[in-house]
Amino acid sequence: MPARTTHGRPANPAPVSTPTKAATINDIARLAGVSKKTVSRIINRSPLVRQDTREKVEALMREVGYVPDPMARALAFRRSLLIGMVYDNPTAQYIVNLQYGALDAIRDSGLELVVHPCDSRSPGYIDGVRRFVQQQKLHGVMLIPRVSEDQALVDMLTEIGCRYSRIASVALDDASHMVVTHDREGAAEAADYLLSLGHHDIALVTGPSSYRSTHERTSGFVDALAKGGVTLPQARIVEAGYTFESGVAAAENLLAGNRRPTAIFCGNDEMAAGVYKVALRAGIAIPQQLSVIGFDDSPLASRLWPALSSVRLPIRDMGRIAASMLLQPDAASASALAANSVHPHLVIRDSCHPPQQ
Amino acid sequence: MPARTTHGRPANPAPVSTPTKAATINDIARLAGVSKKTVSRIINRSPLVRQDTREKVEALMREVGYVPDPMARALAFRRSLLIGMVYDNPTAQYIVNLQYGALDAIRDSGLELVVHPCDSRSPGYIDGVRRFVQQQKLHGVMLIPRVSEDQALVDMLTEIGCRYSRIASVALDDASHMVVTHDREGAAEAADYLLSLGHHDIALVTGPSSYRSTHERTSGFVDALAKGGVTLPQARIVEAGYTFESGVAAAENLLAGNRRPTAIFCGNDEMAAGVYKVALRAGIAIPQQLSVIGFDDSPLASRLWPALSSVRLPIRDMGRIAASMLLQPDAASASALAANSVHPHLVIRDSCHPPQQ
DNA sequence: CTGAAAGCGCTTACAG
DNA sequence: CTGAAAGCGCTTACAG
Repeated sequence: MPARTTHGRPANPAPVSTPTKAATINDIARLAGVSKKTVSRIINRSPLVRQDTREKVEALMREVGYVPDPMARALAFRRSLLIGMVYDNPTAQYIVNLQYGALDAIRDSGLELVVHPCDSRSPGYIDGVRRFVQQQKLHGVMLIPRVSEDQALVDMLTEIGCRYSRIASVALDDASHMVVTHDREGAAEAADYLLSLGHHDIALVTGPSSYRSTHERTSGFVDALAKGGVTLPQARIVEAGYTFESGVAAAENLLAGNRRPTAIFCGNDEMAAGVYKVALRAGIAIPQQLSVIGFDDSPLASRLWPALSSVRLPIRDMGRIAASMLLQPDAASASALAANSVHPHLVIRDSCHPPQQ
Repeated sequence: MPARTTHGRPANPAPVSTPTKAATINDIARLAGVSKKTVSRIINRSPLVRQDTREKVEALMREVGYVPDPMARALAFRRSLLIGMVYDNPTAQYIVNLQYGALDAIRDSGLELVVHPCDSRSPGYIDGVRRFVQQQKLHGVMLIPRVSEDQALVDMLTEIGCRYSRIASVALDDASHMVVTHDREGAAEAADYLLSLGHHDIALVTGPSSYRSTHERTSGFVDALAKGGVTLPQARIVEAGYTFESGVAAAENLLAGNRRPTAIFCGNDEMAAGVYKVALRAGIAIPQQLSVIGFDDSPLASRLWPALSSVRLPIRDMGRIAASMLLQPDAASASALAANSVHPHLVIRDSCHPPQQ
């Protein structure tokens, strides 16, 4: 009970959580009868400590409730114990789930998560990230689509020696930096499902062509359809912006004429909600007269009526993996490619039906 | 150009962003010909510096691109430059908007935002927050509903001397700690709107009674209705859980019998989406046969069809204010009550109609 | 396997 | 208004 002795407090029994000054590495070293360097070695899990010394000191640290000061460590390490999450404005649920996943990974590691949203269309955004990383001397950064697809950003991080992990629909980098989500597999599954229901006249509402995920989802869908013997004409592919409003516009286009498709696959759920709006407003029954599939399996999907079938990505897992790659300096090498892959799958609800005869 | 001289680099012109070692307070002091304490005073905006000294040093800092090291400051201050956001799992959009607001407030302040979701139902959660605050020596914490309503949590923070700000529907604390959202005003506005459309047989789906916001929204609605001459019978008030599923259950209850209400006000949009599902499934037309109003004005509101009228809270502003209260040590006192208030308002869309004759 | 010295880049008393 | 000394709580070389 060093803290109490220090304070010279009398018999008066201390409450459980005395707001007494926290123990330092010096207290532990003195009490354990070792040098502070030895304590430091134990904190940092160095193998160069005798087993019994280690156990004795660890027991003491537990007893005293000692936790090393992150600021002091950061100053001495010349690097903070902070992980940055850098992202450009995808949907809220996506961001929050990634945050949960990242926190799963760093729990009890002594690291904390600092959020850094940014606007990748603004000219100074890469400099903004650079300042963030350098001033905070970040331990590492997680890059979320779409910034994860920006090679200029990654080049900057490499130049300043900042470790990073990237979440993207396809491998853009060394396996040691990537969490690959294989979006094309999910899109293919959606295509196969529509084919199995008997659809032939199918349409596709894509995200913006500047997103890598758009390309993956589109080609995954088109290729799977082709394999099933259905060719998608250009007029059935409409580029939109991953937003609700752009989904409305795309649907107005696709559902206007006499010969409308019997099924529409959308690059995300937001746009699918836009398709719902146009269809319901026009009195087109989902799923009887029109089948719809989304991508993301956001909360929105199950809240729409009828509930939207959608391709789900394990977002929290993606966040956990991306953060954990920043913890282990090198572990991510041999088995990396497999371990850092994640796979989408179609969640079937009530928005698809065989086409009417 | 001290960095270049230090490196003794020859004529070779340095690129704009030489990855040379960053300047320290010692470099600035030496180059400016003052003591490091004077530089420190300038960093910390002390008035005890002569104007011309200040200007000279500031110009130099700008020229060299000097930024004080947050870790070193934190260690010397015995307090980090981190603000924690503590919350218990409300909706993703709410969290993300609060994060944006908080970042608006701390931009260029040298502070960073660290997220800390927690589970207020788990027994050790207060200890978890305590460890987070103490280990990181946080500059302050923002408390979001529902944890902001937990007096035991606030007592712990007071005990360990951690500054905090609370976002809540009603003043639970000194004005210097509060961002008050006045939820009852928004609920009253919803009631007045329904009355103005001619509704008499109205129902209410509330959140869990353990939430303060539930009480505020409920009594705000009920009181405004009473003022308009409409008394809400107990059978027309159904307690649910702020979730989609609980909204479905509440709506099944309310819409089952012959004499169903002509309008339903829901404590949040999630539950309103549940009401939509039940009504649409049962062939009850919204808004012709049933008017619905939500609360939160989440993205979901405009994505439903017909678009849901909902009470909007300026969430990003709330985040900004809550964070800025942690910056100014004392400023929040006199004019505090007014400045730290925020007011909801009803966003009218397509989900309400006069009742059928 | 262990330790004494110096240092990370700031700020807090304490003097002037 | 300004400064020299000591210290925040750790880690990195460097020795043994």
